[in-house]
Amino acid sequence: MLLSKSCVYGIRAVLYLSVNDEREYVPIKEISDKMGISFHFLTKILQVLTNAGMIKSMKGAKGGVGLNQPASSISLYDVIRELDGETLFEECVLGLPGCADDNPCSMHKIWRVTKAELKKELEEENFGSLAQQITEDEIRLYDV
Amino acid sequence: MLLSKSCVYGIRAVLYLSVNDEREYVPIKEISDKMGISFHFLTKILQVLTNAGMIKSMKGAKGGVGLNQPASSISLYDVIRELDGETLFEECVLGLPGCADDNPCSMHKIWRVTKAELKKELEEENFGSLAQQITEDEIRLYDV
DNA sequence: TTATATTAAGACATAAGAGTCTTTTATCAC
DNA sequence: GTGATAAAAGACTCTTATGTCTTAATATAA
Ligand code: FES
Ligand code: FES
Repeated sequence: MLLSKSCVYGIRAVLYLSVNDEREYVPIKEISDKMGISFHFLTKILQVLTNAGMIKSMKGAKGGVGLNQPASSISLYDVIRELDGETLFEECVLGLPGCADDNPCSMHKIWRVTKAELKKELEEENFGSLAQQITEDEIRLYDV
Repeated sequence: MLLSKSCVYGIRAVLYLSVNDEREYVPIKEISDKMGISFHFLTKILQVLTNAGMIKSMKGAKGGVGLNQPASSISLYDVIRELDGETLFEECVLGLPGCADDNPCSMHKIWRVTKAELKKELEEENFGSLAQQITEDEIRLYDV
């Protein structure tokens, strides 16, 4: 697996919030219902993003969660870093200590290029652009 | 994590066998000791590769495991496919059902290119070449 | 102020991955 | 044949990821 389930759910939830950016707060229950994700599990995941300042939350009626920054300023990499950390992009893929061009393992040559490209694209792709593509039906957000 | 621990250990063990290709059988204990991997765990992993025909094994004194094909004919992708399957390269990275260019998710555009390149390189990199680089001290096999 | 809606927090449960241990089976050396 | 060596097989444990449930805290609305 490239990404953990938590991370995937987190990305999809932030996508949902980006698409619904005109609403200040969206109940987590609404997101979990539409996505078919466990409500309590998603709640815990979104708490991490709330603590990171990426999204904001409010309790009570009319409460929920919402983006705390412009969707266009949040990258896919931002969410991945919060939920899965950066080990995918920093540690040796064969589990050897340290990963550097002058201390390579058998997969280093392949993975160093791939991961650098992947990281760059994840950093450049923002949720504003993705939300627009979802709204315009160019990409999907749900299982349909 | 890109690869499971089983997969990483499997790759490293096949690397060891490739470097020691002149020996018909190498005891698993020797590999696990040198690599600092649990002997019984590695045994189970190598059984998968044995059943797949990639390596051969023999019980008893002078027994062990050894490559069942020329090292140059085994690719990194071969080992990954046996131990981790192909879900990394086939399934939607956001967990949506199906993954196709005409049915993309928000990460499809980024990941489809990355994964295709990665897969190609993993298929092209063979253990003969890697063993030679290890022998020539260009890449490392152990934690040192 | 009371009822309702909603997140926060944390205990608890389940499943899968990772790792250990024991017993069985096969091969070699003597 | 007997004893030593080593893989095969499978039961078992430990850890982590995933998922569920309950209670508390807080905000709104009537
Ligand atoms: S040293 Fe292994 S991935 Fe860089
Ligand atoms: S549809 Fe999600 S990765 Fe292709």
